[in-house]
Amino acid sequence: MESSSAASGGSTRREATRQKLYEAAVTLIAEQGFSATTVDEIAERAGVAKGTVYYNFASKSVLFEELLRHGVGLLTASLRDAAEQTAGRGGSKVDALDAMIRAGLVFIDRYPAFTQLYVAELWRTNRAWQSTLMVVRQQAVAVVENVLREGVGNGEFSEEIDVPLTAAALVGMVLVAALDWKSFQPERSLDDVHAALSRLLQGRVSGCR
Amino acid sequence: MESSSAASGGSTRREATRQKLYEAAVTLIAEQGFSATTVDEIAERAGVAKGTVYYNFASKSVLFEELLRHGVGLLTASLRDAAEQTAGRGGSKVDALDAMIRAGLVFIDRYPAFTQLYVAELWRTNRAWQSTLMVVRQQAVAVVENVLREGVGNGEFSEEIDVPLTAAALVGMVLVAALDWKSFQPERSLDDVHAALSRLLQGRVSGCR
DNA sequence: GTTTTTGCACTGACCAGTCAGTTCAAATAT
DNA sequence: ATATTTGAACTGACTGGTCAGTGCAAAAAC
Repeated sequence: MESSSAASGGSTRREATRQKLYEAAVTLIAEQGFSATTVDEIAERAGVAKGTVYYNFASKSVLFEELLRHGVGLLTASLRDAAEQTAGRGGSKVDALDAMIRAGLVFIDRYPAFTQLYVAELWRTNRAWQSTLMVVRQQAVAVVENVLREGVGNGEFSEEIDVPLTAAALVGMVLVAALDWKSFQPERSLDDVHAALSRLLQGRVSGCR
Repeated sequence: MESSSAASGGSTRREATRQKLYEAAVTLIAEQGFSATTVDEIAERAGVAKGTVYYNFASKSVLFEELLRHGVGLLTASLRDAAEQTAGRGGSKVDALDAMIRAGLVFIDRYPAFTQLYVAELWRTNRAWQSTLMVVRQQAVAVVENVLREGVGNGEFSEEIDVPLTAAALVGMVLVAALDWKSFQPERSLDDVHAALSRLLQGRVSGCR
């Protein structure tokens, strides 16, 4: 029941409509915020009737919550992938972090609107989907935390580092740098941005060479 | 006639009311977002009548814009201060960056709601106050960029670093780490958080000791 | 023939912004 | 001293518009 549908995800008609609605909603909400975006707008942008929105989702905020889950699912999968691939190739943990930075950048490059929206909603309190966001945030940050912990375990990283805080800081570094990239110098290449962040991660900015 | 009022700037009745409105608006908007916050709520929280809001500000969004300018003014002043003080004491540029990280943390510690709101609105497009935000963002980031550029100039930092991007990444690191601190482990001390970020900045996490 | 979509009219809550009227402290007059 | 006036600051009921969500019959799609 429910999902089934093969890997790439969009075979039933219903699924296709939902996808269109996600895409319409994500851009509009990223631009204007949740409350300022109307259901009529979302329907129009998706090219469907308003009734269809309510046939597919119980309410505006349910649509939004499912959108969040959907997007963060993609992100965590791609981070985990990056971490595991370097592990498989016997790379160090710094390599794993570096690969995750790249994966993060690739994700943001492909889904800038989602990222925007995620950042904007993450630290809000008193909102209906607050708990959804909590769970979803923890999933993503946990992937980074795990790599850090493993690095501390095998002696690659100092034992003094504060794992949760450092993970948050790393995520923030990538997030903000990438959003700035997309907003203010979109012509730059991903490699370029990746190189700059890589340097910062490896302390080649200050301290040591 | 009218203002006169002593130097420090908060003695007229009007000024006091505006201040109350800022404080009410900043928390509500941080929690709920701009559009989800009603003028009635702001007035109620500030303990004034709705009409008073419109007596003091032309509209809801003008109130918000002035709030933004006000807050970012405080932040840049405190960052600049931090940078200049270490310069005065002949400290290195890493010291200056470190001092700015601390200043950032102190600011966020004191005005968490403002920070929340700032992050949430910064990358939105198509909003009335978009241009205000641009200006205001540039002011803050420029302070960091200057220190980086000076560091490159005097050979302390590698010439290969990308100044605007690194500045953005540093700001992001502090911003996200601090918001996480306030949201998820508020009991930790500022020194603690500062130490963790300092370590990351100086590359003592990976790479070299 | 069942599922999904459409189109559209409707409701009721909510909300930004307005405005006629009130308050009160300081200025001026007596 | 006491009465009167002035005007900036404030009030809160009201208005006009917007929008989430509903209901449903007819049309497509499968």
